[in-house]
Amino acid sequence: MKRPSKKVRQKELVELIEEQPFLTDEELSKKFNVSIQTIRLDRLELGIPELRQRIKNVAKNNYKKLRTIVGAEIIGELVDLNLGKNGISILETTKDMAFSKTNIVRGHHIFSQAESLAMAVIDAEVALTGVSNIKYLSPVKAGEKLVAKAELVRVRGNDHFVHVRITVDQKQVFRGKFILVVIDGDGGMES
Amino acid sequence: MKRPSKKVRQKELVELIEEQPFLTDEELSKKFNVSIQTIRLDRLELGIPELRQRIKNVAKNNYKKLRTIVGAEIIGELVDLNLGKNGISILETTKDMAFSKTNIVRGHHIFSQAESLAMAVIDAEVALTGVSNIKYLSPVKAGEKLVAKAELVRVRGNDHFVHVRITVDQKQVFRGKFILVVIDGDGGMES
DNA sequence: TTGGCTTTAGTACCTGATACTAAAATCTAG
DNA sequence: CTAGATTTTAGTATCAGGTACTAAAGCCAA
Repeated sequence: MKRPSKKVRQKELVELIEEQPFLTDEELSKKFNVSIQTIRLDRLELGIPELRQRIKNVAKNNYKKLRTIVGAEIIGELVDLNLGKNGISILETTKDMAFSKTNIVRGHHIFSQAESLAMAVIDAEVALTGVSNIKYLSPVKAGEKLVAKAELVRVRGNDHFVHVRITVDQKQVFRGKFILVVIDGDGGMES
Repeated sequence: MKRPSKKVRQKELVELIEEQPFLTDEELSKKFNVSIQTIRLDRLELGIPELRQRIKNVAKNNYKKLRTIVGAEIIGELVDLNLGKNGISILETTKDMAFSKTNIVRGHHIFSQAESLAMAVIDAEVALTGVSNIKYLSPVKAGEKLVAKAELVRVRGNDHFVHVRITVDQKQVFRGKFILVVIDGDGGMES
């Protein structure tokens, strides 16, 4: 194997570690057919942390990401909220959320932002979506910032009617009408 | 600090590491006010791996989980598919997906299963949800197994009408009507 | 050939462990 | 109270996967 230049090797090193962060210096040195010291020097120059640190980063980032994706009270970031009236949330879309071919964000991410915001607006401990009528008006590309605005328009008993509009750069991409049902622990009215 | 019995300590050790998997033996020994060796013996008895292994586990598990949650083609497991006709997927719900107070699964997880299955049924490279009309008929508790059945009922140009029903133990908990729009790369009809 | 960049080599040291031996401390039953 | 068992502490050797540092080659080009 002929060895390519330092620049080429370092570029490939960055990419390789990006893809497979669990490789030791020793394994890397074999892949590039250079000594361990060379790999260490490269990492030093490129600011790539050691294996254990990389593993720790993967662990912590994904841990955090998982919390905010599956466990979060609300999908996106809540930037304004008037309980019982309206609310605004912002979601930064990423490549992960999109079809790799077209880079178009999967619909359920948009829905999730809308529904969770709608729930946040309701002035009650726990709400549950009963019905929703939604329309995606225009595809969203990964990287675009979704701004969701929710408004409580009507309350009938335990049913709460919430409208949500999502825009990207002022352009509307989604609208949804949700009927949220508040679950009464007591089984009756309060106050 | 008075030291409790071995059994109590070991029980608490298991719980602590479950909650905070990033603690070294040394930190653990301080928390329990025993020597490092005691912690090591405890870990050995309890089959708890060392810190680095634990970190690696967290990294790998969450990495995998993230892929299957945010990056997955389909939410849940596809168990049957007749392209252009119908399909079935199964989603095992977990506590993560639910409100901690009530243990009721957040609606968007159910929606995501339905929508992604609906898309899978369409016989096209990329589909995009245009409209959907959905209803949650009954709350789903964490741990319940959701069985989704999707059926393509009509095609009109690029619009595909898909109905999805989700059941738990034969009982219907969700129904949704989706209009999926197939994106034409060519901009025209094919064949 | 000389200077400069790149690569290799080697040593000392670090952390967070394992594996093992031995002794001290504590508890418990007779 | 005391012997025996259990539990805990202590210490040493070893390991992986590094850091930090020094020194020496190897190579390329003017």
